[in-house]
Amino acid sequence: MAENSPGGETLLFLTDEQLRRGIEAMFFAYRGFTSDPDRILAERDYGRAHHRAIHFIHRQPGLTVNTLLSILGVTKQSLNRVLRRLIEDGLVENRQGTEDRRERLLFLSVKGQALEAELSTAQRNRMRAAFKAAGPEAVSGFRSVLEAMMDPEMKRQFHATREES
Amino acid sequence: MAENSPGGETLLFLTDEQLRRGIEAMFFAYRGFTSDPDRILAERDYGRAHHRAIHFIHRQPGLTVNTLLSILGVTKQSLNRVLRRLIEDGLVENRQGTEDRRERLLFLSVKGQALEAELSTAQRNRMRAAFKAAGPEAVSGFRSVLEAMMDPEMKRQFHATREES
DNA sequence: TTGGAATGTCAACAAGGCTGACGTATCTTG
DNA sequence: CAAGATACGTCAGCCTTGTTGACATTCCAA
Repeated sequence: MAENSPGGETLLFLTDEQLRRGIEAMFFAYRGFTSDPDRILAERDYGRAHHRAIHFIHRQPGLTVNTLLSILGVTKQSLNRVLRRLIEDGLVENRQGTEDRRERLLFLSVKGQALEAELSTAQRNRMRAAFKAAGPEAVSGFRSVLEAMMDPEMKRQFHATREES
Repeated sequence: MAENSPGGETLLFLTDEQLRRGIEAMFFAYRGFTSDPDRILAERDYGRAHHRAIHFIHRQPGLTVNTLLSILGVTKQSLNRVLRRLIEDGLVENRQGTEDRRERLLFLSVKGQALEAELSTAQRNRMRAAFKAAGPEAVSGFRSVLEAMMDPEMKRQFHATREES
């Protein structure tokens, strides 16, 4: 069969139908991806917004509100509502910056770390199962495609993790 | 190097850090995945909910409200609000079922097809670019992992497309 | 000292989820 | 045929999480 089209050897994969399958795969997989944390969060009357905040505070303890804002891509009013609740509930701590004392540096409390661990364990378990089922080469491909799908700004966020803080 | 751990040759990839990277890749990539349609939808004051309905009506013309409900995983009240608007705006048509006249069969109008084409073209363009950048093997891996990440019920939906109707 | 940056907060609004309740048309079954 | 089940629509009310706009405070830096 014609493996190739004029122009490259990879074009066979790019029929509209193949692309539609990819689109739907993203849709259905994302549902699975969020379902375990969603259940845990619902028990405590939290939502995905709380999860996202907790996740990125865990990833980069001591980040500022502004940094978190730009990672999450929401308005400060929206984030503030979520953050206020997490602080009230004692999951997140709020220390004044030492260099710039206008900044509030965000940390997870022990209690916050416990919830983070519970959430990420559930999510990692699913990810681990998927990775195992698909195999190491698939995992590499999975990451390449996802990264290529990000906006440049998101790609920057994706790579700027430990080393930037 | 130790490619393998006792038990299998794929365990090297499954450190918590690798899994966390996978989780964040999903998060950031999904943002990219939805951003182009979101822009188009915003111009017309529609949201993602409208997009999802349009997408699946396009995929399976003549599906019933109940079928769409179970694909989307929302309540009928929630879907109805979205669907009512699409019907009012003349994007979706509503025909009484012939076998079972209680059922309402959903179709895209010409106008609806036009919006669907615009949305899916934008989304396919991004998907195509990501697929091209990552290469055919990566695409295959991408799909394997995503499929393994779905809930069984979602996997069923993912596979039941043309042949079931 | 003054402008701008970082943050918090109030108000108001919208989309899009949810539950519960109810009505109607239609099919199915005893 | 009567009764119950099913498919659908709709009203009402609630919640989360996003948005804009406005304004105050604190603090850094020129």
